[in-house]
Amino acid sequence: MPTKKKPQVTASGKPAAAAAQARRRELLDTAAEVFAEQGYNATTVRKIADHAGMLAGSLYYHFDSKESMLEEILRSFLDELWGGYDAVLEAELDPRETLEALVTESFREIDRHRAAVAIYQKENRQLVAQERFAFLAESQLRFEKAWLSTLERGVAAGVFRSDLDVRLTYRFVRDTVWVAASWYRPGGQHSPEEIARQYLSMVLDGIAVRE
Amino acid sequence: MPTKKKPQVTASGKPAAAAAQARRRELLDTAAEVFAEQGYNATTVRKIADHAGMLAGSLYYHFDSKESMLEEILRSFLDELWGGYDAVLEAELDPRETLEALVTESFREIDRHRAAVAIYQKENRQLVAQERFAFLAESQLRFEKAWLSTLERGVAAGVFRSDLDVRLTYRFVRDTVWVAASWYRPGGQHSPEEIARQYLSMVLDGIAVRE
DNA sequence: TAACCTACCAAACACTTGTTAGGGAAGAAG
DNA sequence: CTTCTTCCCTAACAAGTGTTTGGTAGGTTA
Repeated sequence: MPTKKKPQVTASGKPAAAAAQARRRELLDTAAEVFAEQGYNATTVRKIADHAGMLAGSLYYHFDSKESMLEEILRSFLDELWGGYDAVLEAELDPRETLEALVTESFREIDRHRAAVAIYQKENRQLVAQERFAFLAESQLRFEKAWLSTLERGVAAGVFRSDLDVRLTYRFVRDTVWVAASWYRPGGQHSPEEIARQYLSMVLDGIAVRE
Repeated sequence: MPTKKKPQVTASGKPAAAAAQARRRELLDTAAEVFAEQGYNATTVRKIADHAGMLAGSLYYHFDSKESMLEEILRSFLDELWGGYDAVLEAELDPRETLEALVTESFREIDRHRAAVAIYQKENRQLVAQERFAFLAESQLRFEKAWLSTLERGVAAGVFRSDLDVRLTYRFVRDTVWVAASWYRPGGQHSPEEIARQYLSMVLDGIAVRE
């Protein structure tokens, strides 16, 4: 077994380690862009290296493998996502406010981690089967629990319709939110909050004119 | 240039050619399943051959290349899809009925071509860039036109809300419908028509209870 | 100055990929 | 029976894959 290649902290202080960490993040960001655009399997380490202005082998100074890059990209995305979600859930808002907050938070995450979300959407299916990416299944379960319970609370409280299949509704809502990562571009004409507002208006009140 | 490998019609009649065509369709169906499950790039011709009970090289008796298999899968799907769509559009229903018919037809197509739809969803982005798959871009354009004009007609007629961004609404509706291919399984507890009904109910009237 | 560390390059490795060429078994056609 | 056609197998090819090894310019430390 080779020893860890992680840069050590120099005896004189932390700046060296911080710079190394920043470089890692920089490389992961470019890797995420290429993964999102071309797909994980279709992306070669040589392409990543090209985009980063270096040679393929040099990436292995910073990372153990192509797969570990993917893992780190998804892990750091999910970490931040759950930071936002947990804050919403712990606020114990009423069902409708919770739904609105979750949707808004989701679009904010898409804004911040567009590439990671796109990768997650595309590769999730095949990755969860691998032991290494078991954390994806975990996250998926917590995710489902959070959304389903919110919808069910709403139905019980009489603020959401009771004649709709909750599970079906959950799937539609979930998909519509996350699939936005495939067309959303930061800096476009709609802010994440504006997209969330319009989306919520459609899902909550429908697109038909009331008579 | 190699000559076409397509089985010729024997002198005695058409049954031989029909059988060959049936075999092609059979192989394309298994290929589509594997493509949908593992992704096109991650699928090797050896895996396809495995699922078909033959060796990799043998596939090349029936098809020119891996890519031509993908093309034929997508082409035959889109052909049937547009058969259904055109019938709806030519019926010249009012906006709301058109929307309902398009959605229902879409879920029926997902029921019939689940694998092809999943492949389309995943690979469309990367494929349209290739000249060979230019027909995907064409289809995409017609698709957008059909949906957008329906929504706009509805807004003009006063049956759809005018305060929503039509383009944004189109994207939400489009994505939610097609992404269903990733979780839909034929023979489940919901028929395509039932899924369409619930989906339309949500999109048209919203999930919030009216006061 | 000497020793060391960081971040990269150059070149190769074993392996997998899509694809091809030649052959052969089994049935149909004559 | 002979000949042809259909459909698959065996075996290999060249290109591309992720990864490893050894080296080295340039800055930092002592």
